[in-house]
Amino acid sequence: MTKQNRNYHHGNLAESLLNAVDELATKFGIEAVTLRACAKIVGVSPSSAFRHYSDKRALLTAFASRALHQLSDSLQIAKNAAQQDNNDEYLAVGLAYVQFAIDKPAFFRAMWREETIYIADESYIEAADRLRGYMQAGFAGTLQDEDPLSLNVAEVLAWSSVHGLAVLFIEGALGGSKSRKQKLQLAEQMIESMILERRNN
Amino acid sequence: MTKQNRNYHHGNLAESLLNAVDELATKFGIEAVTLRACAKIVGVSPSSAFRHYSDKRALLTAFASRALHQLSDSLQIAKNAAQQDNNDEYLAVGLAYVQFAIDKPAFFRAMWREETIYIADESYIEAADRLRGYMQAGFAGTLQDEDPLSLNVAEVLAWSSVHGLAVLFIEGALGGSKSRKQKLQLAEQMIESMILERRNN
DNA sequence: CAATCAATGTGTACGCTGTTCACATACAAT
DNA sequence: ATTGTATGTGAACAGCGTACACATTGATTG
Repeated sequence: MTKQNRNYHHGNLAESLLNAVDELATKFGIEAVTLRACAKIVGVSPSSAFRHYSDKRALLTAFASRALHQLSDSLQIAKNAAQQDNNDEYLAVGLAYVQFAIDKPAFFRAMWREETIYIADESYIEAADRLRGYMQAGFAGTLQDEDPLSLNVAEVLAWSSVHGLAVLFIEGALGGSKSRKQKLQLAEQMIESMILERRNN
Repeated sequence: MTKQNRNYHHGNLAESLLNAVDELATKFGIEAVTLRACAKIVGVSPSSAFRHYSDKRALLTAFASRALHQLSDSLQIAKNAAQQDNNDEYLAVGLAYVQFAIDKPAFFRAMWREETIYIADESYIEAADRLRGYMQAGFAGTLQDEDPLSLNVAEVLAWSSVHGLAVLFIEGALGGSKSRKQKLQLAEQMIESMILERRNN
């Protein structure tokens, strides 16, 4: 946005590169993201990226953190809406999770790739912890946890099932012939069958 | 194995290349698999790979199919053992699923990657269908399906949760501090909580 | 205001990658 | 023996991530 055309010294390269990753990932998928292509989009030489990221991997890590926060934001919004409308929070959060994966598969893939990012990176861990929080916050009020960020069995089942469904959808293992709407309906049914269990037990 | 040292004409290049992928993926992860490195392992020129696979992507697709069959084999074995010992079949199959992912993460990652393989490939589809079959076969006897290969809600929940847990484990999102044993225990608890639900409803 | 310094971007170069294509070799069929 | 087809080779290409010496700038200091 605030583009400073002073030839040298871009002024906001670090974030602009992330935007470039965003653009390429959205258009062509995460695998197609290239340092040189990002630099070209930003209008800067390829080597300049190394002033802000030690590695391509570091750039992808930063992008993963950003994507994690975007997902967390979506979950937060869904949760708030559910509270206002007096709907089940976990259904809302779980659905938002699957929806994010379906609508932004490249982003979703970018978040979890032990082999291509630095999972020990501080801000990545922070972003992942925030998401973890939301995935159990959906259960807030029904389950109390001794240690926040340590998930109990019901929470593990909740997160795993929603995450697994998202992955199976976007990698084509499940629902290949289904429309977006049908996929979300299936997700809803699956989540509701879990909520039912929670109420019955 | 049956190595024919006639300099030219390797005799079994297609499969030998798959073995090379296997070796590299096991040692260094799927992302480190390189056509040239595979060729070097097999002792053949890089370009010869193209006589058997149109693409690197085609090679990875073949490898993914192979990995799917390996997983299916593991599930089959676990299921048979459970039948003999009169244990719950789904627990056994689900546990074997997670165990495979933990023990062979690179293989597990290789199976499901829409962006790097040809998911429309015939033998890949066949291998994926076989796996799909096993993931619902665990429920055989408790649930009857009209259309084989079309999963009902309970089956979707079953597969999704097990798959999701496997992914969250190997990508470091869950159980980062847990040992292999502890992870499998958590998997067992999660699966059992589902089985409980199935019995109660 | 001038001089200095750290931060940031450039250009060139390196080895590695996937892929192509003319060519070489071997096996199978005639 | 000859021919044809399948299979492996070698050289070449563009594109990749990355390193490094260098250029340019904005901020800091005297």
